[in-house]
Amino acid sequence: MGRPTVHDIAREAGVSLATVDRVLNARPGVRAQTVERVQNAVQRLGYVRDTYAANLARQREYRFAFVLPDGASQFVETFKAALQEAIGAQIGERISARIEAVPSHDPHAVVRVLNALPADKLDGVAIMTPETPQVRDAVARLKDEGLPVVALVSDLPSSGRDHFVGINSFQAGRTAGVLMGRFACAKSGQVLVVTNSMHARDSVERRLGFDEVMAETFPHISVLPSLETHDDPDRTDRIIAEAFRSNSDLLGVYSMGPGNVALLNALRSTGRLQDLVVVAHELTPSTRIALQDGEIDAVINQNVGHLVRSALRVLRAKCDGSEIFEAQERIRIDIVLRENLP
Amino acid sequence: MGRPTVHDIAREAGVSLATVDRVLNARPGVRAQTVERVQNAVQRLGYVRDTYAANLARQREYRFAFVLPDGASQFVETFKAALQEAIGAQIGERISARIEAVPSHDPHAVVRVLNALPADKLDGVAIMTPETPQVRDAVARLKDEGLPVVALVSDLPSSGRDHFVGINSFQAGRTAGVLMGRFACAKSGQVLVVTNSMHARDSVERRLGFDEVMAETFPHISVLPSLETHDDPDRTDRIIAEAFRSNSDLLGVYSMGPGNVALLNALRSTGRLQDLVVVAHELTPSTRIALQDGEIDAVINQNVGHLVRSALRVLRAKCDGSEIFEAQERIRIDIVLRENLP
DNA sequence: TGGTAGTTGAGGTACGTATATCACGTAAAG
DNA sequence: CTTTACGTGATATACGTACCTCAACTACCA
Repeated sequence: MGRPTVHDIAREAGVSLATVDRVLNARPGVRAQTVERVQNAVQRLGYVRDTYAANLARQREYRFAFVLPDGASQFVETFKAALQEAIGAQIGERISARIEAVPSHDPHAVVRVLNALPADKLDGVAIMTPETPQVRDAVARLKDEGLPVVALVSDLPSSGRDHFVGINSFQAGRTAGVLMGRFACAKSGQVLVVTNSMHARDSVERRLGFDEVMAETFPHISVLPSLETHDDPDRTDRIIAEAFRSNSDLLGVYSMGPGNVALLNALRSTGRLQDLVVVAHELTPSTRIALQDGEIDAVINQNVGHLVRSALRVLRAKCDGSEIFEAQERIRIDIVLRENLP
Repeated sequence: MGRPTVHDIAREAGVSLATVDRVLNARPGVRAQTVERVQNAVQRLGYVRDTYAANLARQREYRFAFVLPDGASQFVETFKAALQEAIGAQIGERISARIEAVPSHDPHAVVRVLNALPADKLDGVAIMTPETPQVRDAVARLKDEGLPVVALVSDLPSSGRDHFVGINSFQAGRTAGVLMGRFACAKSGQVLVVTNSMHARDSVERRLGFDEVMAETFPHISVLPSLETHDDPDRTDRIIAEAFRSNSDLLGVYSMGPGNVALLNALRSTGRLQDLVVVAHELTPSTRIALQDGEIDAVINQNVGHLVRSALRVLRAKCDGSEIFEAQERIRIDIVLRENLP
C-alpha cells in the first residue's frame, strides 16, 4: 500500500477520523492521553500530511508581499523581472505575490509601507531594505501578527525575521579580493573601492572581507578608502577623475554596490579602463555587456532567479510549518567571468 | 473569483463536464467543432489544470529510474547522496526513484540495464553515461515505449533524449582556461592537462575550449598533450613523474575528469604542488579539502543538488506534458575558490 | 422503419484532507 | 438528581480533477 492516510491513523490509534483531525490541526477538545495515542500512530506509520490535498480542501492560497526598493537600480529591476516570471510559472502553486515599491532612500517610507501591510490579507512578507531600528520594529510587529518574514539580499538580524535569503557579504568581499589580487598578478599599486554609500551594512561587510584578503594575501597592493557615489553620476565622474589624478599606480577597481552604469562611464572617460582589473557585484544588463567587452573582469553575483524561488519556497514552508531543505536554500556566491556567463 | 475550473469551462463553452473532460484528456468521441469550442473557452478563461488535484484524483505516482555509473568516482557518490536527499525531501511530491548502478567501464552493461528497464513500471529515466551508438539505440527504444528520457551531465545528442541536464563542456573548458591563464600571471611555461580518458566526449570538449582560450589569450603558455590516467593510481604516478622530468617550466595542471584523488597524490609527491596553478572539475570531498589547503586554486563545478532537482523537475514536466521553466533548468558553470566554497 | 455508430449529457464515485454538525457518552458541578 | 461541560464518534460536504456508466439524441444507411 502507498502512503498512510488519516484513515490509517484513525484505525491504528483506535480513534475516529474527527479526533485525528483535531490532533493534527491542533484543535482543542482532546485529552492529552488521546493526543499521544494519535501522535504515536503518526510516528509508527510514518504519516506525512499530503499538503496538496490539504490545500485543495481548505482552498488555501499563499498571499505574499514583496517590499522592494523602488529606484533606478538594475539589480532590483532584474529581481522584479525574475519575480514576475516565477509567479507566472508558478500558476498552479496557489501563490500570489504583490510588489510594494518603496522609495529607496527614505527610511521612513519603508516603515510606513510595512506598517500599512494588511496582515489579515497576507500569508508572508519578503523585505529587501537596509537595516534600521525602525525597520526592525516593524518586522517585529509583523511577526507579532503571525506573519512569516523573510529578509532578502540584505539581512535584518535581531529583527526576528524567520529567514535570510541572500549571500554572506563578508565572504563575497573576500571572493572579490582574491580575484582582484590574483588577476592583478603580483604587481604593486593601488586599488579603488567604490560604492554608493557606506551606510549600507552590505558595503561595510564586503569591504571588511575584501580588506582582510588583501592584507593577508596581497600586501603589495594598497586598498584606498571607499569612495561614495551617492548614486550621483556627476559626483561619480568627479571622484573617479580625482582618484586617477592622485594615484599613479592604480591596478584595479572594486565596485561594491549598485551604480555600475555611472561608474563604468566615469572609468571609460579616464581612458584606462582596459588596463584595470575591475571586479563588480551583481549581474545586470550593463555589467553583462561590460563583462563581454572585457571592461569588467569578474562579477560577483547572487542569482536573482534563485533568490526569488528560495524566498517563495521558504515563505511557503513557514506557512505550512514544514521543514526547510537547507541545501537547496543556500544561495551561492557566483563568480561570473566572460567565459561562464549564463 | 479565483482560478477557473472545469466547471467554468463547461459553462463558458456551453457543454457538459463530461465533454470538457473528454477534450482536456484527449479522449475520443468528441466532434472537432466541439473540441474547438472547449479549447476556445480554455483560452478565454485562461484555464490551467490544477496538477495537484489531478494527481490526487488519478492517484498518480512518478516512478523514475536513474542509471548511474557504479564506481569509485566521488562525483557520482556525491550525486547519489544528493539524489537520496532530494527524494527524501520530496515526500509529498509523489516521486519515487530507483537507482540502477552500471559498471562504469562496460559499455555493454549500460545497454543491458537500459534494455532491462521495465517500461510499464516507469514514468521516466535519467541516464548518466558516455555516449555510444548502442546507448543511442537503447534510448531511442525507451522513447518508443513512451518514456521521457533525460541525459545527465554527459549529453546524448541525436539519441532523441528529451532534455540534457548539465553544463556545456566547451564553455567549462574555456572557463578553466581563463582561470589558468590569469592565475599563472603572464609567466611563460607549460601546462599539463590530465584526464582519465580522452574517449569521453566531455573531456574532448573541455580540452577544445581550454585550448581555444589558451591560444587566443595566453599564447606564451604552451599546453601539453592530454595525459590519460585510465583511473589507475600507479599509472597516474608514473605519467606525472615523467611529465615533471621532461618539462622544466611547468606552471599548472588542468584536471579535466574524475580521478582527482590519485592525481593530487601524484602531484604531492613531486613536492611542487604549492607552486602550481591547479584547476580541477567537480566539487567533491577531496577537491574541497585541496581547495581549502590551497593545493587546488579553482574548481569548475556543476552543483549536484541542482542537477538532481532539475532532472526531477524536467522528468515531471515531461510526464505532465507541461512547459519547462528554462531559466530555472539552466545549470550554471560554478567557479569555486577557497573563498566562496559553499 | 429499424439499426447502428457517433456524440453529448447527467450523474456518480473516488482521491486525501478540512471542517462542520449532531449525538452520545462520562464526570464534575450545582 | 439534574445540569453543564468536556471528550469523542459518526456522518456529511467540499475542494478540483479523473474516470466510469447509462441514457439520450443525431445522422446516416440499409
